[in-house]
Amino acid sequence: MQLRGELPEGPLPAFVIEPPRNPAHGDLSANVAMVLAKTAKRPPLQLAGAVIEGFSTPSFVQSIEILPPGFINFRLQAAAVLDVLPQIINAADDYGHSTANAGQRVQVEFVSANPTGPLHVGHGRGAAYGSALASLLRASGCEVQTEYYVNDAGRQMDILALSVWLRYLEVSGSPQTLPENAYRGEYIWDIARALLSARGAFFVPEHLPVVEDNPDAEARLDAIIAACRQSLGETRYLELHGFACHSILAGIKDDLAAFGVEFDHWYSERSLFASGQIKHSLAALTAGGFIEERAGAQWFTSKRFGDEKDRVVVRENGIATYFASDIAYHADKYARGFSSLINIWGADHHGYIPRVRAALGALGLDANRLEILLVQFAALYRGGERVQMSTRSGEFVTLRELFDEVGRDAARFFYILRRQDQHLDFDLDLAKSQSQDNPVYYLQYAHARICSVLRQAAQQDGEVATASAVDLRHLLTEKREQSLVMLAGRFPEVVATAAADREPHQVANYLREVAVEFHAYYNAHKILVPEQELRGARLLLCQAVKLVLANGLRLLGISAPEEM
RNA sequence: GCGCCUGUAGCUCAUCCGGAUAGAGCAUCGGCCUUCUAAGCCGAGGGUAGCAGGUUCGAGUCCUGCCAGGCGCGCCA
Repeated sequence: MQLRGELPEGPLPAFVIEPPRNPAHGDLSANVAMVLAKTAKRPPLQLAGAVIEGFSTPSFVQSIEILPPGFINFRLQAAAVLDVLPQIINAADDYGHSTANAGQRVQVEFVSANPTGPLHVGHGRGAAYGSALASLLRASGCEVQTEYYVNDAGRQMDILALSVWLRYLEVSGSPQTLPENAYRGEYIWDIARALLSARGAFFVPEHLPVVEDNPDAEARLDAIIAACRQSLGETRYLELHGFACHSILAGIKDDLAAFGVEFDHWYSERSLFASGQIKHSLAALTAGGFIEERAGAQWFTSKRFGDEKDRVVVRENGIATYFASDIAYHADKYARGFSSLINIWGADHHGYIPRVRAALGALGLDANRLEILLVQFAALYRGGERVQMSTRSGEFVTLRELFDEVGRDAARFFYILRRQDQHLDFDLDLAKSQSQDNPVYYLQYAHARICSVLRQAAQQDGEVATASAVDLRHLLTEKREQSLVMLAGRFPEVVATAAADREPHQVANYLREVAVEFHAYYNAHKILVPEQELRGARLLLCQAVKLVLANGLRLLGISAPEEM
């Protein structure tokens, strides 16, 4: 519809109501954009009579002003808006939480890196993003389980076992040449030494393997692995494999815990083999006529489900591919009864999506219940040059190195402040040298400042006025106060929207806005004024802002210090 | 070549999924601590939102083409 300087006759159609884009523009006026209901994704906000139900609390229109070419400014009656303050304070730690998604059981799978080396800064983004998203979903009323899928099977793990073994032989006094394409990181030495001190010479074989040279480095590596298995025997090899895997995994768990990322569940790929689930899934696909044998290998005919091409599930040598594991893994997820599944993958896995969805379709599972979110790569720069990160070569910067250097809060905020589907340039030198300028301190400082004021008020007054003890309507009349109230009142909506959009960065940006408004207010007006009523009202405002900051930061996995 | 993600201030990024004069931080310059934490505030400069069309009352946002970058296209994981 169009608006040409005057309101249309009759009842108004649906509007989208927006808080002031720039709070400085005008107290409690808000924008009404003339948009048809179908264009609004959020529940259409109705302008019914003079009552607007667009904000977290119903507000009353005080006056309406038509502004061509399609805007209306209207003033909201302050009293209704100011009701938000007691609501915030009474809700306390639950402010921002809702029960909108009650009954929803959501699983969020993220990080899920191969246990072939420590987590590096690239994984940090997925870790920070995934854990923040899980928190947001919980705040939105979902029952959330977080899961780490451990790729502890397959060739990469064999290469890891071999790498550890060769280093182990070296520290046992039998120097070996580590192939160029084996894992070369320093941490391999640590595991080798740990293995030596734990099991002595148990893994020194009777005869060292001899491997023919092969121009294909990867084929040669496979030959060395085969020789390693043979000279050790399967029992010893499996123990070696397990030791290497558990060492790496323990480090990953430690790093994640130190980064404030907790997983409810760790799911082993190897367990899929042990339980026969891979065979079972493949049998189901075969029974459905979705498996074809070509040149000795078994192919899943994913092309008929829209994938680019068919995919191998069992190789000519009889070994199941990673994809076969993934089919069984997803079938198991579905069987566990979640109402929706969220996978957070690195962007390099995007080509993988169609085949996974194809497999779900073939198994008769509803692919719409699976949501795959891609986290774009974080390109790392050091000394102005791009650092190529490779776990095999050992050239990478670990996640732990990052947060040991710049701090956990700063590192998490750095990751979360950006949209996850946006490329991210990570300048390590800048991150370190400017760690004092990290925007997270700006938020935390606002929180600490409020705490300081509240402490002094408690010292002087004994107790802070309760929500109902003061008449906010006549006391909080400053523009900045009303802007703050408006902002604080938006918190539940921001949390809900960020969760629905799967965009935790919206919360980070919102909190920054809150901090901006608070710092400006703090500098412009004294809070602990002599007038008792005004002082009480302003303290209530401070309490509310403090709650918003603390709750928001907690959702993002960032601490809210009481003093700095 | 095909597919996915992008292109916004010198740099790093927002812009609440189509609305008002596109905003922050860093960097540069100028102010503000005898008064609640100066890790802060106030102000200045800095923009053809890659380019060109299209849809719309209205486009950084949606569509098309071109240009540029990242990633992916294996009987690897």
